[in-house]
Amino acid sequence: MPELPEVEVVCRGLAPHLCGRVARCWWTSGVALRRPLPESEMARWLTGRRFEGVFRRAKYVVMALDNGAWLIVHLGMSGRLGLFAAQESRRRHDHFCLLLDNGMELRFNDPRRFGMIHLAAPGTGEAFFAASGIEPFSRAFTGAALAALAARRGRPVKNFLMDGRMVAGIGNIYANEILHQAGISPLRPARDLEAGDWERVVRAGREVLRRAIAAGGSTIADFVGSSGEKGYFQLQLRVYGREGEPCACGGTVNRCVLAGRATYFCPRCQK
DNA sequence: CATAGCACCTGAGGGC
DNA sequence: TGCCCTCAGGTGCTAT
Repeated sequence: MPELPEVEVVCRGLAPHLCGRVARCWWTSGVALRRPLPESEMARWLTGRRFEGVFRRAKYVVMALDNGAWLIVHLGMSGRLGLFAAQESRRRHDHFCLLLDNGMELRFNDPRRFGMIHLAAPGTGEAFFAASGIEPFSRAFTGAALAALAARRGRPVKNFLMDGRMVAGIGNIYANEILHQAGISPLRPARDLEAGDWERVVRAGREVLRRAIAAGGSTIADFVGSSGEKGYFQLQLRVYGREGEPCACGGTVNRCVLAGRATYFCPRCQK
């Protein structure tokens, strides 16, 4: 479910309420997520520590503690992270609830259980992201950098953009939207794009992601921010989910499958 | 090494 | 109403 904009929205919603709070005890459903809950690391580095910052890295929510440890959460396809009054009853699919010093609980809810929770010991948080790709809002996200990464890769440019080891945070919705905005066919082999194409990918990438964040993310089925609020960027999607509908250029949105994922594009304005 | 395929889960929605 | 099928915003493992 959540790509870069949705995770960013969750982080921004969480930050003002979580920063300054102290972590007390936690509860877990006992049901396995993608990976087992790092209980011993949490007992050692989380209990009694104060949250100092919340930020996004790739598609992860990172919550930094005052001892330098990071509580790192991936929302998978269906994960939600939010703050609730501790006395409010827990809901179906709540898997991790962390009591805070103000009577609130940080709760992770995830029906499909593709999400995961990691606890990086002090000083090891950066290493956790060592293999992560270029952040779209970093200065390293340039046409030249993308061209260099794509040099020997013949797979479709859409698959390239969605590979987290190449570029961080771009998933299926935004890969489709970015390539449409850039006027580039998702089917083109990554290595065949020219310098100008990559420049357009960079510009379109930042633009689309920035607008999606501003709109609160995309709520196609069930995404909600940290306070349960929906996003509205789905109303601005130009191709995703619009098979057969007219493109602004006068063409028609086509659908195909790439790497097992639904791919939408306009053959008229995406070359 | 690069990449395609599949597995991991639940829930929603459509067709019958 | 219910059954069965397909599909969904991600990622990581396995096999070519």
